[in-house]
Amino acid sequence: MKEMNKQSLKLRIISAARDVLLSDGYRNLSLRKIARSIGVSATSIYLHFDSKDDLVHTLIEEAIERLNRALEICVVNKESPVKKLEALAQTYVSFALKHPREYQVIYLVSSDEMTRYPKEKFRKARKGYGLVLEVLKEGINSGKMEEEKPNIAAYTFWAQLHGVMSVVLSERLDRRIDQNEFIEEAINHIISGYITHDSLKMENIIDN
Amino acid sequence: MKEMNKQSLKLRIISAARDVLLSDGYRNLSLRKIARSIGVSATSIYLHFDSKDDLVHTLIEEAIERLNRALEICVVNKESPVKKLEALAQTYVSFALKHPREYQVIYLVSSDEMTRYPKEKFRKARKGYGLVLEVLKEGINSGKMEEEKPNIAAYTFWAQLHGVMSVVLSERLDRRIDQNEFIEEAINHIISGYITHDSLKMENIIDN
DNA sequence: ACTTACAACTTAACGGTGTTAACTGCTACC
DNA sequence: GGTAGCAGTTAACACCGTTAAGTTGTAAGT
Repeated sequence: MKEMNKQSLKLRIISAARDVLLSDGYRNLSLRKIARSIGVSATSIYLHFDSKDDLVHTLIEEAIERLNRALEICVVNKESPVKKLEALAQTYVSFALKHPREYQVIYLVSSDEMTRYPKEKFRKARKGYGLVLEVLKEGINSGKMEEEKPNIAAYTFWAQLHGVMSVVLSERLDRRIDQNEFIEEAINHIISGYITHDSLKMENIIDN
Repeated sequence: MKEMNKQSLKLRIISAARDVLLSDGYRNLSLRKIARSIGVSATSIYLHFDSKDDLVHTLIEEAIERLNRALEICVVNKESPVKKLEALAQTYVSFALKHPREYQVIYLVSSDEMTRYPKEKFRKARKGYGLVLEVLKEGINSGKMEEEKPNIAAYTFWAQLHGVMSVVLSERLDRRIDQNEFIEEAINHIISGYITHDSLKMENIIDN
């Protein structure tokens, strides 16, 4: 045997952990299962991570990075800040729908009482926030949006989107309400909370 | 001893479970700990609940009822639908801040992959939704709000509020951003997503 | 070449978890 | 008085995260 896996054990652990997470869900994510899946002992994980929480934090960091990457890409080639804001919302929603378990792990820290998400990883997490902030500033300059405190508004935009997807993914929506319709409606409301009424009308006239 | 506790064991279990939840958090909520705190064996819990999830669902139901009660009270004696909507948002936020663990347990089903929240309990959970819906309809009739689909809008309102509190409680907010300012700003954005631009201005003129 | 040192990894064990099965004691009815 | 059944128990299972101690292989030092 002796597969001589060149890939460092740390990377193999992270990869295996993500596999288990995606296939079995966070609740059934155990160190023993991760270790078994790559043929090492569970305690080997402690050679590279301080704790299970530490490993999960790495998973969270990874998920955030993937989400951020998608967000970064989506704004390029959009002509107006309003279109950019819409693209950000759409991309965020799509990511959550396409990778629900990966998305949900990002916000795990809250409902579980996990070890606080370390602040050095926090920094990376804020990149998506910076993206929203840029778009908002752009919108303010062009008169399409009006914000007294754009740096706070960028966070609220974020938070509102999360709430919508959280409700969808936890299947708390009334069965009589169509999921896609709900999401679309919610995005409209959120966006319209950031756009001046006039420019919203303008945008619609141009569109149709 | 034989304390002859008249209170049914089921109620004592629920009460003890809530105590443990509030003091130790969801993550450290174990059946053995609950049982120990009221001097019975852990397996006794299974005489009244199908599983730990079943017990937690009961806790969720309780928390939702308490939140709903607060929401019901807050809208009375508010003259305008806008004021009512603001009151709902404020009350929701206050509840989450005052009872963070109780609040977070409500949305536990999502991030943890818990047994699906049973639909008969779901019905009660929708009472708060009904409250928002009423206010929205009232606002539409009086011309202060405009919604094509109020029954969906009621959900989106809800979802956005949850997102905001979720971000606050998971301590994902930049330390440089003031928490209360963030919440206030977020509520303003959410509300303004439901109110006609004109009536928002009117409201402000009257206020100040 | 032989020892030493260290890194990478393992096994064994601790105290905890949810859950099931089998057992006990009590109380109410015939 | 016997018995059915309820309310609770103990014992056990298979799992969990985590720690301590042990093993193995390899590279360096002399």
